[in-house]
Amino acid sequence: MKKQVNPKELDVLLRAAEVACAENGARLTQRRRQVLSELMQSSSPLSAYEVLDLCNRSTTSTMPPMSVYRILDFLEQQQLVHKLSSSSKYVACAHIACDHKHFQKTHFLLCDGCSSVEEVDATEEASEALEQMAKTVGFKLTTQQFELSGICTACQDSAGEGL
Amino acid sequence: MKKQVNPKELDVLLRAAEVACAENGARLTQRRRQVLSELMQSSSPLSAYEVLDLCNRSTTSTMPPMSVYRILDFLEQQQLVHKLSSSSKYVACAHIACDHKHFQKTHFLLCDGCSSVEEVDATEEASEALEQMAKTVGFKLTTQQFELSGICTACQDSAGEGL
DNA sequence: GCGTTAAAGATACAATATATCATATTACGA
DNA sequence: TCGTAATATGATATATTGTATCTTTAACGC
Repeated sequence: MKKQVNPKELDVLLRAAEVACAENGARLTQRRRQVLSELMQSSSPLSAYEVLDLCNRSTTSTMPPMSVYRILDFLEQQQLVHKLSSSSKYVACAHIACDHKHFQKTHFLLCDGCSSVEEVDATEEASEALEQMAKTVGFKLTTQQFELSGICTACQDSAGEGL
Repeated sequence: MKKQVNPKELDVLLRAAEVACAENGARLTQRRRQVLSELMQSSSPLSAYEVLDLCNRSTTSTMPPMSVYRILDFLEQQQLVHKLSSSSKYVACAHIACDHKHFQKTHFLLCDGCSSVEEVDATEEASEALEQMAKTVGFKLTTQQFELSGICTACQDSAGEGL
């Protein structure tokens, strides 16, 4: 579903993304901008083919699947987009317009109800506890990204409404 | 790769699986047994099609992909097999022959080096910390399974060898 | 044995992802 | 500004993963 993002805000986000790319010596081309824009306007993660359809619907030209995958990879490298490996879907980074850096581990909370996603930094406690747990079997953690399912506030509330 | 599982031990595991099925009013048929057996003998998670190939190589008859998926679903329901959603691969449960129950949340530690997997119960601290973290954005966690990457002891050691 | 149910086979196809070669666009120095 | 190298995209084919559906076979309860 489409998220309510006003055009002005969207523009701010896209400009910020452009700057971020420039800082890495990369370019946010029209196609990349288009892909990113679709993800920014979605209230839930999208599969590569969903992105493809949206792009092909919004312009006359048609893009092949390969291009979408390439562009998604690029956007992921630029940390403008994250790939959720549990569902093979993509979300726009929640921190494009702020000065947030991906220093800490990132957790994605996926709502079972409405498919929305919250991107949160790992707390010190969580990082610590997970590392300790891994240590008990000799593992040294490398994951930078965790995906957890749950029920978001809105869905918890609306579940109660029926009563 | 094949894990070193001696035939006797494998048999014990399969018998235990059979009993577990029976307790749920289900049957561990030949096919199901075959699929489970391949997973038990693998040192790393296998994709459905990898399981399929192994099964079709080890007998004269050939099984269609559909059957493997059905059987993997069945084995998952019986908690004899776990599906790793981050890689769409399957592993035999580490607790088939012991009286372990899946009460706590389960963490799978995936080694980046050798692809081996460790299945461990969540510590109280980790569960607590993750739930707290989710709570800060209003999420109520439902995930029962977590997948973390890292480097296992063996691979940490062998990385040092080259020096 | 006979009908009911559960399991497996067969076939087709949908969804996800990559390999590779060709073309277009951009950046940039001569 | 022109040529060239690097980057980005297009086009095509194909690999991989997963499902839908219908048929056949096997097991079980009576």
